[in-house]
Amino acid sequence: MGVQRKTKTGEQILAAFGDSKEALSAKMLLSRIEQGVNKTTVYRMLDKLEDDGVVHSFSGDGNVKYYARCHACSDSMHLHSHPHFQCVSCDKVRCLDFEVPLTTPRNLQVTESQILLKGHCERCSS
Amino acid sequence: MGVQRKTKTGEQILAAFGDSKEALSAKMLLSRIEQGVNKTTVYRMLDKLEDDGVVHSFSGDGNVKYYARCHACSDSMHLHSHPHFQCVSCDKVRCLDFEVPLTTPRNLQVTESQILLKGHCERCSS
DNA sequence: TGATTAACGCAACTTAGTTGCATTAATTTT
DNA sequence: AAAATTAATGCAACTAAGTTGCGTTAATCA
Repeated sequence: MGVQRKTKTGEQILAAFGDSKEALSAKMLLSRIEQGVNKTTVYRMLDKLEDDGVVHSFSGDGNVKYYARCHACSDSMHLHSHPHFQCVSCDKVRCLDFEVPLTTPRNLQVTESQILLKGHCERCSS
Repeated sequence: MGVQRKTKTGEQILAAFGDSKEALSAKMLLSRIEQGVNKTTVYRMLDKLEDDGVVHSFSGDGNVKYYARCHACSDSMHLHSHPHFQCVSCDKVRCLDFEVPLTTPRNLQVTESQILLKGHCERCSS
């Protein structure tokens, strides 16, 4: 089940994302939230927000889960989905705002896709 | 540095992969290897094999790292790379043998890409 | 205002992966 | 073939991400 009550934690998490395309790990979120919120609470809230389709998640480098606000995610169809970019230098992760057309094999029922690009972002490219 | 000596562990790991496109986690590998090999040894050998370009790795569901034999991976250019498929029902993971043409933004220096598709495999599709 | 229960905090736990160090064994040297 | 070198190993202890159980707090509803 998703979020059912308006709480401080929920507001603070959404505030941390703002309306940027940046993706954040639970750890990053915890450090950005001013008032001490327990990590369990953050994890649980993120689960609920994901259930509600407010955020989406994917696995980044080092097997860490990243979350980002959904902007144009259609809940039903995640196949034609946007890629994510992780800078191997500054470690920032963000959503890229174009879609990758994926042709999937007929014998497979694909319901979800994750595309992660790694490299150097504009700032970290020498 | 990569593998420098011919050892039992190395042989057993490569034997576990065979020449299939299946991807295996360290845990799966450990359970497939007959003679007890320490998990540390397996992790270290996988690192070396990856250094050598013999296997490649990616992050699967549940933030678990999966490894698969490289067949047609060109070491220099991983941009046009093959997707991986993970069945959410039987949890098997494998390499798909087609390439996804990725157009990457000019302002980013992309050096690596990971594409993970999730869904039901041919066996698990009802 | 009181009752209900979603959301929370805490502590303890699980699991993937890593590190340090002493030991073993593959390879090279003599 | 024996000795020397050092890559590879095993073990124990550790780190870090994420989870679970349970008692408490606080948002919402009657």
